Amino acid sequence: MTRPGRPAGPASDTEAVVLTAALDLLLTEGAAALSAQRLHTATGVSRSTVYRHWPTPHAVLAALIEVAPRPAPSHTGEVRTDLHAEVDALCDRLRDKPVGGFLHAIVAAAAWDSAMADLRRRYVEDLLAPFRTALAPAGLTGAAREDAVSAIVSPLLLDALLLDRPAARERAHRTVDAVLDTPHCLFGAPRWGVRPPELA
Amino acid sequence: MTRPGRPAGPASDTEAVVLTAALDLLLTEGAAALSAQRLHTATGVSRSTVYRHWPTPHAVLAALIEVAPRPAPSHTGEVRTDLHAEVDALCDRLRDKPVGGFLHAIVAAAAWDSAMADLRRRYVEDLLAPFRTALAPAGLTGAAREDAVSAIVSPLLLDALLLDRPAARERAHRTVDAVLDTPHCLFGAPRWGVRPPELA
DNA sequence: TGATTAACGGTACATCTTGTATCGGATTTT
DNA sequence: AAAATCCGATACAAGATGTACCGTTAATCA
Repeated sequence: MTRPGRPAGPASDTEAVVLTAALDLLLTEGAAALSAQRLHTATGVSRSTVYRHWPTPHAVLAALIEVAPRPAPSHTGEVRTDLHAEVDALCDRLRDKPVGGFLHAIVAAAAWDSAMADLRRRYVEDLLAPFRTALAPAGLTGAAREDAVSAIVSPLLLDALLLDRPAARERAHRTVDAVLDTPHCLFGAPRWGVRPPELA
Repeated sequence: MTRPGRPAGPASDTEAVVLTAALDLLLTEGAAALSAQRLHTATGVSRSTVYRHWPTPHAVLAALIEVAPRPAPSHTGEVRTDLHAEVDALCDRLRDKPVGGFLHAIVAAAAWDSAMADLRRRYVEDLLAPFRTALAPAGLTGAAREDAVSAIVSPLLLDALLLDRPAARERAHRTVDAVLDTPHCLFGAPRWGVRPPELA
């Protein structure tokens, strides 16, 4: 059921024009550059139009994340191979792809804005999900699996987000192996004073 | 060697007045509220005066962090005890103290501001330092010690900063024990396909 | 074909913020 | 008493924000 008017077509690509400019602004000048005024001067699209589409800079950021392509994990089913591949993929994305810029912007925007906080939660979940699914065949469930994901991923995020250095690939690969070879070291082990079981 | 004029004394407490209001604003409304205008309306201190002290909102944030008390780690020398105490202290600080607000604000401000990036680096280093010193008697050095610190701390920061949930104490305590009891599981182990040495 | 409807551009306006400059008063040290 | 310093107040230019209104254009439907 279509209604009359001027729907989005090849002649009305203003949304795409503005969003591509917005992505460029976000990655070069930060989320503070996503104002209607800034987008207007950057694209030539009328300020009124920008306001109609996205009343606030946060709405622009949300639209950017909405539109952003999500890489489809191509898992082989072999746990170790898939996890190492995911580590490499995440390190790459954290370095040069928009992911790093998105993360900074979302963290900043979500700190005191509940709607953006929801967006952040979903975005981070999308980052963690491939690791969860890759870990599924390993027999880890529930909290143990969450801990494994966190152990692998969180040091990478700490590097990228707080220490501003390239994510430490090698360490993450070692963590993957530790999780798979000796899960008792980190997960489900008794508190302390008890030695882990001998390896076969 | 003092010079004439009106030095900072008990009669000129405007700096303290503004900074305490700024801390309140930061924790309730975020770093965006640290503008001269906002501090003026919040405290009654003249806008000119605010500008004279801190020309930019980032300068206010830097002053807040500068003034913030740094908890002195009271280490016993017993590695396990000290690390568990540090984990508890960090979890507490991440939850209700200004640390969480500071972290969010610094991450946001540092994303596209090199001066704030330096400040962030120092702030994060201050967060990690107690763990490094606590680990010193354990014989871990260099990269292995850095990895250990990261393994313990980064999941907590991920919880607080990206997942917006209370830091997982229990998991961090287990990680501490794993680092101390079976360091070969995570650090210094060969890549993969090689089983860690049997435990005595 | 002709009316309807949606999207866009342009303008205008009131309000707020930013950054800077300047002046005078108050207080303390020299 | 004089000099130095801090503070408050005001003014000003420039820009941003948010909203409202109107005219134009183009696609759709009767």
